[in-house]
Amino acid sequence: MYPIRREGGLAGFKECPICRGRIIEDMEKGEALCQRCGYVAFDQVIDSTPEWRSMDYEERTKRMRVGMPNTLRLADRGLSTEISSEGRDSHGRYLDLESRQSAQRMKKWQQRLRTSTSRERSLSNALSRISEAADVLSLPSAVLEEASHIFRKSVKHNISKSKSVSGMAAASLYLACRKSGVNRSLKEIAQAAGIKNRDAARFYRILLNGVESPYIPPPTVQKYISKLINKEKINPRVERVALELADRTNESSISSGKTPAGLAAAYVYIAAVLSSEHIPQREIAEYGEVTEVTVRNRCREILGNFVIRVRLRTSNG
DNA sequence: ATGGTTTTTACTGCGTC
DNA sequence: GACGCGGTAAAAACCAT
Repeated sequence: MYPIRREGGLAGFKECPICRGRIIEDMEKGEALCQRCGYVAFDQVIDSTPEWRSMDYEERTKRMRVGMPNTLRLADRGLSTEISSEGRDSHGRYLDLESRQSAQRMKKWQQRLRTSTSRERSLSNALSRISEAADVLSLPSAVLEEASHIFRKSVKHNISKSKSVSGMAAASLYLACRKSGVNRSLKEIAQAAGIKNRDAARFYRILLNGVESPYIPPPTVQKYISKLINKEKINPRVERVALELADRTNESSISSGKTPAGLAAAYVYIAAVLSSEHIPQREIAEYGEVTEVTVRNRCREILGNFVIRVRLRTSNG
């Protein structure tokens, strides 16, 4: 995966070159990533220089490295040699029976040695749980790396001691999402990790208390709108209108204490009506994971907040 | 634990296709 | 009649104290 050169700005990408999934633009972070596989199309706003043009020493050594990139996801950071179970040698030729059995034995022992101490074993267990949950939610790999990093830190600071592994794994993943601005609810992550909502919240608190944590602002309504739009094939025009509505509304007067999800659902609903797309409240509520009642209530408040002028265009102007 | 706020559940009535 | 929409009351969930 190489960064793609910018051609026509953000509008240039619609479809993921890897999995043909939908590319979501994230203006705030200045990048665009694939909804399905997390493929980052580019992050040109932050650094417009393509990687392979940066010829300083560090970059050069980075590109000259051999083997897999160093990753925090694996307990040994992916630095060790893997013995494959394909039964072929380095030239792709099939091995004879004896060599194959020997390779199998080596692989087995490698596995045992790698996770020899209980500490390492539990670490690798936790990291694989994080990985599994991230997989279910199809989170970008950057988030997975961040979550692994957070979990390692929690182990280092002794706050994961005698705590549920899946609980701390879920908490790490959630914190990673918050930090990277990926809008996933604690509920979703708890579900993916197979633990109770309540427990996930508890472990997240424990994690926050233990690890140094700058204030992480909650996701904006705009993020919820994008999330909702991306759940189903909705005309992008509707998203634009919804975002504009959100921007133009005096939000502080109606949003305090309300779930952003409900507000976002209402914006999308109104936007759809204004764009004559007419998505039923029932569907909007479903995508936004709120109730129709909540959508209605938010709609009432938004519409009461300001006047929407609609100019009907006629054939004679 | 408690009290205030918000969301959900469940139900009803209205208009339209 | 099925569907979408709007509303209400009460239960449940949530949150700060």
